[in-house]
Amino acid sequence: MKRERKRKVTIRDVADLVGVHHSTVSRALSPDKRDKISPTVVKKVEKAAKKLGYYRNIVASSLKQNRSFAVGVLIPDLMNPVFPPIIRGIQDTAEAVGYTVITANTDDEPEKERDALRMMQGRSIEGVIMATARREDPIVEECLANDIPVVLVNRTVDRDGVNAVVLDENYGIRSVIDHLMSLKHTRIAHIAGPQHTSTGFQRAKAFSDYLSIHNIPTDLVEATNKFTIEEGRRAFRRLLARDNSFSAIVAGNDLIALGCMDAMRDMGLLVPENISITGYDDILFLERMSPALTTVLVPKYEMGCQATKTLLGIIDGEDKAPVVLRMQPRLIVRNSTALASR
Amino acid sequence: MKRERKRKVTIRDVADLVGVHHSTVSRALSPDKRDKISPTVVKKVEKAAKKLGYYRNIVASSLKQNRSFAVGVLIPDLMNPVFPPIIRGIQDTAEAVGYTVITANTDDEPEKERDALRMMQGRSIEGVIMATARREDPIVEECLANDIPVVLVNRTVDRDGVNAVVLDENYGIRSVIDHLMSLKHTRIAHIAGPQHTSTGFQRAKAFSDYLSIHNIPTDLVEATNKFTIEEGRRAFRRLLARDNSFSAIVAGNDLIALGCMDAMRDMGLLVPENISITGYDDILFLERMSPALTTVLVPKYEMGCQATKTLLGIIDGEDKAPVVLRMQPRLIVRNSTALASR
DNA sequence: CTGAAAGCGCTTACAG
DNA sequence: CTGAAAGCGCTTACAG
Repeated sequence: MKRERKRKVTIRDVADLVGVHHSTVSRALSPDKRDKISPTVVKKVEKAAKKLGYYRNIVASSLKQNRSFAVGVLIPDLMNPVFPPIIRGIQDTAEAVGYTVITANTDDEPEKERDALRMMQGRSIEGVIMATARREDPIVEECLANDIPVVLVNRTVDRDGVNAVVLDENYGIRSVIDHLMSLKHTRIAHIAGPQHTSTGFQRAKAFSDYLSIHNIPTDLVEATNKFTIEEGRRAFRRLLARDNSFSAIVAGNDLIALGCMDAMRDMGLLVPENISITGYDDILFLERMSPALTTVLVPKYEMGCQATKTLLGIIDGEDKAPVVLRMQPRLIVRNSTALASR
Repeated sequence: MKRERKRKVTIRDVADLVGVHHSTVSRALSPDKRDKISPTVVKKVEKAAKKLGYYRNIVASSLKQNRSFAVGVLIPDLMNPVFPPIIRGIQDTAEAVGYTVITANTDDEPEKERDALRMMQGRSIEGVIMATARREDPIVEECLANDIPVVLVNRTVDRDGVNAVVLDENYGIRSVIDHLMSLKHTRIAHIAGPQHTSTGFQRAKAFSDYLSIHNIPTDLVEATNKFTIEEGRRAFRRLLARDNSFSAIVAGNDLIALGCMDAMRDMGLLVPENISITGYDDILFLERMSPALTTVLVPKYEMGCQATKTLLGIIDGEDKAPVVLRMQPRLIVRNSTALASR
């Protein structure tokens, strides 16, 4: 037995009360059609609508207009602290112009990603913001093929022609390395993020490139499969099993750095006394940890805002060439980095 | 100039391809109507649907069925680390049965809350989960009056008759006080959360009640306006200006505790050497902070799951009496608490 | 400025 | 088991 829902008040109820045709009500209540209706009627309609507690049925409106005023957001996992600020930026920007956002967690599983996209398509979302892109991503291709406006955030794809709001990874990695070199580190290792993501890959590339410029060997790179604490811990172990001559580690992101630090603690290694380490992202609470992690601040909230602005621009038909916005990161020095001891 | 969207494939396209009426396609594609259609036709329809890349237009389907397979979630702020796990619990549970969740941040402003609810009603959500309840909450009343299924999570209202998934606050506070008393603390202060929230109020009440039982004075209570670090910091200052005889603080939640610790650090007070302190919630990364905060674990993810199950139950018409589920918290001792020194 | 009509893509009694 | 029709609540060309 289904619950009996109260019948909702419709445009017709309002029309009856005022004594006009319901199409007139529709127009009177639409901001950009209102001016075709006499002010008197508009006023009466508004009064009646308020009196009856009318609010537009967006579902019906969407069906007719073939637009939904909704956008979708694909992220790996809300519980990963990088994402809440990004999403909040997206929500604030979208809601300000009357759009609703629907988020889905994909756990970085292509299958879930595809399902989520289907669901969103079924809800007629007008566009998608993806924080889940792989460097070669069939889901992104699918959006493109189906003409669904898409903008990538944080991560991007290898191929051109896709809107994205990303970071200047070269700048981020260079500022980290400059910092470590200023502390006299010469054997620097990199625990990279997954190489199928642009962030994992580009940071690793920037790392090698920049060390090469300074004639520092770049053999100390170990990649993870995921941007997680656990993966960071494991990768550190692999690295150490291979070589123990390094005095500093550049981690692919903060979680990986935390994992490395856990492994070091277990092995009795001190940060920064024995080894300096840096993170990337600047997730919350880093400044309260011991030691507080030196990292690269990624403007997460702002990236969410920018991605949304870009998406809404596309939806509104500004079809200029695909935009890639490259945001500026900023080094934040805390106390997980210190003068090289060896 | 609006973008031209690709025409989507509809039930009619599928019907034409198979050579049946579109109502047959509708039935063949509906899990609980499928059995009224001959297996052969079902098979053909499925094949055609797959071939054309058909997916059901949930918007149209919702309009006709007057249900949307969507639920709304109201939270104060996604960036507050308590909420992501709750939401993830909600999303996982809802998505498992084909429901979509729409979240909105209210920043604890009644106006935003009301707007968000309107928006959700416009989208015909079938129910709402609210993490924003005040003890007397007009928005909750509005849902009830409008017959919108609602379940509260974490916080609840004073009046009876509302579904809620909350915590056994008495148990939580008592386990904290027992712990402090076992460490010989006798002058214990409480920095309470906002008293217009059930969590702020009930924890404060449990605090006073339990101390009274043990004949410990309960004069050291200071309430905040918000569950934030900044408010915690300020309240600690007020407390200290009034009295400095306490050796332990029970904070209304983790953020407030962190604020207190910030204030103490600024004043050169050591935790736990000078003052022991406890939090509440067990937000992420507490174990990595210095000192690691002793706290009460609130099963956030599970509360999200339970709230959703309850809501879906109501939606499906199990209209038994309103349920209030009281989850069990668990004390987690870390090193912000130690033997009383004075 | 306003009305009447058609239709968005589905679902579902009602027939047969 | 299947079809034909009506209708969910809107919006919008088309008339006037």
